[in-house]
Amino acid sequence: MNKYKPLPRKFYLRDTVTVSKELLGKVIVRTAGSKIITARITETEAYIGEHDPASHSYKKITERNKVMYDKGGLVYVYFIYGNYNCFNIVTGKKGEGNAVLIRAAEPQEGTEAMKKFRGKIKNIHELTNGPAKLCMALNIDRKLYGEDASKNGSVFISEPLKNEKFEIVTTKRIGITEGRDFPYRFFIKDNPFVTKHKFNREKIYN
DNA sequence: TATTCGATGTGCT
DNA sequence: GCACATCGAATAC
Repeated sequence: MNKYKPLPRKFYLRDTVTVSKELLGKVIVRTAGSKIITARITETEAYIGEHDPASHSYKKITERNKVMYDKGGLVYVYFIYGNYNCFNIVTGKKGEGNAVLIRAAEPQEGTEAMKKFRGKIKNIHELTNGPAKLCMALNIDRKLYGEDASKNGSVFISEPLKNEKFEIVTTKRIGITEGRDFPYRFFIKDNPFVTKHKFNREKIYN
C-alpha cells in the first residue's frame, strides 16, 4: 500500500484545464481497512466557476458546493438524479470554485471488490466507464466529501506505478445543458474504459 | 445499433 | 416544484 504516494497539493493549485489533462493516467487509490482498490484515470472534465455556467460553482456558495471554493486537492462528491454520486477534485486556490470531474477509469487492483460493489455487469469495461459507475465501483459517496486527496487517506490520487504513453483527446462535455460548447472533456485515446458517446468521434483537437 | 424514457432524492428558486 | 455533471432497460429501426 505504500507503493502509492499522494500527489502534492501544488499539483492541484494550477489551472483547471491543465490539472484535468494531467490527471489522465494517474491512479485513484481507495483504501478501506486493509483492502485497496486502484484505477487509472482515463477520462476527466473541467468545471470552472468563473466563466462556466455548467459548473455548480457558477452562481454562489451553497451547502452542497462549498468545498469547491476551498483549496485545491480536496474531494467534492455530489449526489445526482436521485441515485448516483460523482467524484471530483477541487483545483486552484481557495475562493476560486473550480473542480475536475473524474468521469472514467481503468480498473487495476481490487477488481473483484469492484464487481461486488457494481453488481451484475456483462463485461469488464462497464465496471468504471462513467462517473456514477466509477463511484459505485470504488464505493465513493458523500461520506468522502471534503477528504484531502493530497494526503494518504481513504481516497487519494497517486502517480502510476509505471508510466504509459498515451495521446489525449479533447471534446465537448457530456450530459450538460448549459455551457456545452466548452472543450473541457479529456480522455485517453483508444482506451476502452471511457464513456461511450458520439462526441468521441467529434474530437476537437487531434 | 440508436434513441427514448423512467427511476430517484436533493438542492435551489 | 423542477432541474439535474446518470444509468440501464425498453423501444424503435
